[in-house]
Amino acid sequence: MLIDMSRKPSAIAQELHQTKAFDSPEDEAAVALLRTVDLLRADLERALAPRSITPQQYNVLRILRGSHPEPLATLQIADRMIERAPGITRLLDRLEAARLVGRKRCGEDRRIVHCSITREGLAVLAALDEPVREVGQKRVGRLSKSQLANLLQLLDRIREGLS
Amino acid sequence: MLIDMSRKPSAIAQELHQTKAFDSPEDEAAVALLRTVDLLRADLERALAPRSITPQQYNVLRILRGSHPEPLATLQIADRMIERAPGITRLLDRLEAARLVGRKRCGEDRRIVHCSITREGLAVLAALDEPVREVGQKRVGRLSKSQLANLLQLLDRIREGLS
DNA sequence: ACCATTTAGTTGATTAGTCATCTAATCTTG
DNA sequence: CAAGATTAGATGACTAATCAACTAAATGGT
Repeated sequence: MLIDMSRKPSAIAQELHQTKAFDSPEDEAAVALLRTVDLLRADLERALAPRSITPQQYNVLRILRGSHPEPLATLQIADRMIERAPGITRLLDRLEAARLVGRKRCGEDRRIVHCSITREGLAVLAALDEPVREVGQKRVGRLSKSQLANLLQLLDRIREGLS
Repeated sequence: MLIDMSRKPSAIAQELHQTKAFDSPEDEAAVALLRTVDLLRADLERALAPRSITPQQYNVLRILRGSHPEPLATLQIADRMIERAPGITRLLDRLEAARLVGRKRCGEDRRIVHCSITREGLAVLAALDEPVREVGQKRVGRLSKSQLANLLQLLDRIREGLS
């Protein structure tokens, strides 16, 4: 063997049992992002499972707790969600059926539906606060404050690529 | 007003129309990650839409192209996927129905099903290579080589938080 | 050689997500 | 103030994801 010109295989390539290197560092970063978030999401799902709450439902509840006691209109909730939610109506249907949110058509503008978190919803969130915090801690808590700031900056930059 | 102790609202907080600051930088980073990947995934979906291919189907095809002309067993494909895919069988069912992959039960070990990409599958991938590269370029291509290396390292660290 | 395990993958039932279309209320503008 | 445009949200039809239970083939110990 003469000189080994190949870089050592990256962590992500190993994790996915890849036999060949990535086409480009951009590819590799995109794959690493998708992969990392899938793991993060899986952790979150596990943390929420005891209460039979999905990440999207959890997101809605967090948003409503944030505005509580003020209600929010259906589409305002959709605007604030981390992941796009075209099915916001049915998402709220399920939360209402579980009595975690209440809905009431608005008096001034009767097209609008006001949504708010119920006492039960607040209780469910309270029970989930700690397990969810632990997920963040276990994963993202591995980074120092300056690394976190650095990561945030890089992600901002990626999102800037205007759609 | 005396002294303003508040930091300026972060990009991610603004994007989600948040009224109050994040509980912790860990929270903020996790939300930024989830959000960034949702946008990236949306871009990818748009790029794949003309061929009616989902990101997961695309991932399977890429994996099979990587091993081509060697076939892969069903569960080997699942192991290499970016996102967990408990529905790997039906995912392959759909790809087979679209004639993009072929399946054949293995002779030596009759439990195993060998999957391989078809000529048609290769053609579909070839047509998607450029649009997909553009997505990566538009988003992740905004970062310099050293920033990409930096990002990769931070993501590796997050994934290390062993499940 | 035989029976318990493990491995590979499939299937059925249920739930959730997606997209286009639809209704009702409000706004706008001549 | 009436007609068209816009906005808020709901609905129907369809597709996809999820979980547990299942079949069949191979393996491993006694």
